[in-house]
Amino acid sequence: MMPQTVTNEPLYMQGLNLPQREAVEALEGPVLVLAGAGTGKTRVLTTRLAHILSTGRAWPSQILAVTFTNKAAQEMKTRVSAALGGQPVEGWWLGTFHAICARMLRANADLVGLNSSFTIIDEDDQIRVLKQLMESTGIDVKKNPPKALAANISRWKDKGLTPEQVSAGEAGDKALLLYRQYQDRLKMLNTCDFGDLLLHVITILRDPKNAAVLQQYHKRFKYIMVDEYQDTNVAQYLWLRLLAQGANNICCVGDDDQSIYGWRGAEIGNILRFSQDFPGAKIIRLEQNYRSTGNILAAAGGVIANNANRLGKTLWSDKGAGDKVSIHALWDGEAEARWVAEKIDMLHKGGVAHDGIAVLVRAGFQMREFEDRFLKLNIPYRVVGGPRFYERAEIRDALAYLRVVAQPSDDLALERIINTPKRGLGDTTVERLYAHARMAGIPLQAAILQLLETDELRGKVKETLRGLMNEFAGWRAQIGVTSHPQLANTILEDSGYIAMWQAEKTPDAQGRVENLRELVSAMAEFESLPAFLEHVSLVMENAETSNEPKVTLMTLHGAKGLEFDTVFLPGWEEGLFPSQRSMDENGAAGLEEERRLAYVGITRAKKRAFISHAGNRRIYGNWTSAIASRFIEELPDDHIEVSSDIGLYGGGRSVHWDSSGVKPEAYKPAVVTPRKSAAGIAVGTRVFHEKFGGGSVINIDGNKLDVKFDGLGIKRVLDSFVTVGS
DNA sequence: GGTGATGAATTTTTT
DNA sequence: ATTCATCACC
Repeated sequence: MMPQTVTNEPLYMQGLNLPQREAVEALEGPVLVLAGAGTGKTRVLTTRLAHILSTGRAWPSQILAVTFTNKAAQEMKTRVSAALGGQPVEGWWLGTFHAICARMLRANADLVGLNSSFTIIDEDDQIRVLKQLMESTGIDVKKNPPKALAANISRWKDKGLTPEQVSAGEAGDKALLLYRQYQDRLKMLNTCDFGDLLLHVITILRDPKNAAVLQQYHKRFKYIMVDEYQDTNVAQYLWLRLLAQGANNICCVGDDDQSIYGWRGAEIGNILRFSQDFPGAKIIRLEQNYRSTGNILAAAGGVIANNANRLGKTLWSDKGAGDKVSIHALWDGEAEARWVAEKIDMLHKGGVAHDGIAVLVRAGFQMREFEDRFLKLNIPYRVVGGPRFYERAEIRDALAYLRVVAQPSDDLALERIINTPKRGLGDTTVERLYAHARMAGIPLQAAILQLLETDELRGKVKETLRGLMNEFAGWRAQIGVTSHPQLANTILEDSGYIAMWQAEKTPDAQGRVENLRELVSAMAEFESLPAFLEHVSLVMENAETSNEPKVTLMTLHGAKGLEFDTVFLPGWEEGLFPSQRSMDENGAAGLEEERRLAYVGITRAKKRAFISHAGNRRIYGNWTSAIASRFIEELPDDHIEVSSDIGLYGGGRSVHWDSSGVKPEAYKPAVVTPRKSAAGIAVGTRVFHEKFGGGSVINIDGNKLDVKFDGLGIKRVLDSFVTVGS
């Protein structure tokens, strides 16, 4: 091939295919880029941004570019900066929905009754606040878990609904009342949860009284770009619509077939409705896949074609047909793990690197069997997911100490550490302090100071509290004097917090102390304590510490956006995948989301995909049998290869036997025990519960049943734990 | 206020 | 099976 010199074309445009180029150059008016898996979505997005800038159409500060994850935002920053020759991206409006909203809210906090120094609380604190409110309203926290209410409130916020806008019919009176109280309480604490970041900004922007604020953003943003549009929720959609009323140059990139966060409030309808929402929208499809071979794409395409709710596109690749997708049936979960591990070993011996391999599961509990097996065979692996650095208890505690010092009105932080390490300040004392604080309408720390002046507290408690408050004051006095990492170190040492873990004999205590050291050293990168605290509330990322190539073990959800040469997809069984619960709770829509998850899973593979299913599996301690997932039947015959170790039928598929396979008659066919859904149970139904025996249903609350068990009285159980009949 | 026992629940989780 | 929370008891 002759080297081609392209004239008059910037470097960043080279190598783009036609639709990609079209997406980069379509700058005026609304644009929806339907970017299938592996079609160069990020490349288009970053190139488009670079194009706008380098053609002088806008300044960096006039472009709003939103992503969902910090990782995506970071990647975009790096790539745009590189495309522009290393230009710094500081101060750009490029970030996650939440980070950008936080920035907008800081500038306008007073319009929703907050101070611009508001703090951002995580789910942990959120639940603590709710629990307190529920208890003080006299609600039984055992029957109504605060976590469920927190989820409800989050869903409302996802929909852009303030307490005033939630229709009374939809919510129980109590839930709505608590929502209102919760919002009031947060304002009193000068704090926001994640949902509020968006909700408050929407509230501000859609109030005609604040027309000037909205106008100012309209004037500012000439171009708006959105990544992963299929995952936006209603609040994010409303926010975008408000902002896009200005220049109307909005470009959303996404893939309706990869919308897998519906249960978290994502509205696939947003992307399906795009051309109605933004009249005159141009729709560009990216269908050339640069990742996978033909058989893999065809298999994924065959599955996703069963979804009714989609815009539709057909991926193709010029990488050749490649290997067929392998389907393998196994006797049980353990055999499946063994099979996967052996296969990995074989591939590895054949020259496949461990870090090119991933095992993608539907649910976390599936991971253990694989871990056990990998450990036994010495296959290096890493688990992605699990508790993140800033979610670990010791890190949260340490942060609470910092918050107590930096933000004296942060009651939640104080409550978290007031008795950690143990200093004899128990629930009773905290209750008393709270009672006083509430009565006086002041923060906890202020309340304590007042109480110390009175005789209301017992001698010992009083002295402990006085000592603690003096310590706080001492640390506070050092702000600005000592460097903040140094101060953090002092706090953790002097409070006895580090000592508490050092005294602990459990095996993970040492690791916790190390985490604390790591936290302190991470602080050095930030210019001040508040800057650091803002960072941790919004950017809860994990420190990646890998060098050796490892097999990746994670959930299908975690795998979105990633790719691997070889992908194992175990556990394709009815009930597990598609998940029974998904289907019970969301019916056909739930099933379609599961199917998209299957699509995401298959399309992660560049060269090889191995799908497997087990006939029997131990779930929560007892054995359950299942048939092959319907998704397996949906795979197109021409692109798959079926094999089996056992006498199970792959959902009606013909099975040929491995040479290692044992004779069919040695095995009994899998027994299918269907699980009952809430739909099949009505008040009065006779049901049977493994533990409680027979009884009749007297009340239904969602998927929870109140059952009067014979001779045992009334108990509340989940519908999935009973079978109809006695 | 700290300890061990008992019982119930158990998907996915970008911020 | 395992975890997590609550409860009864020290």
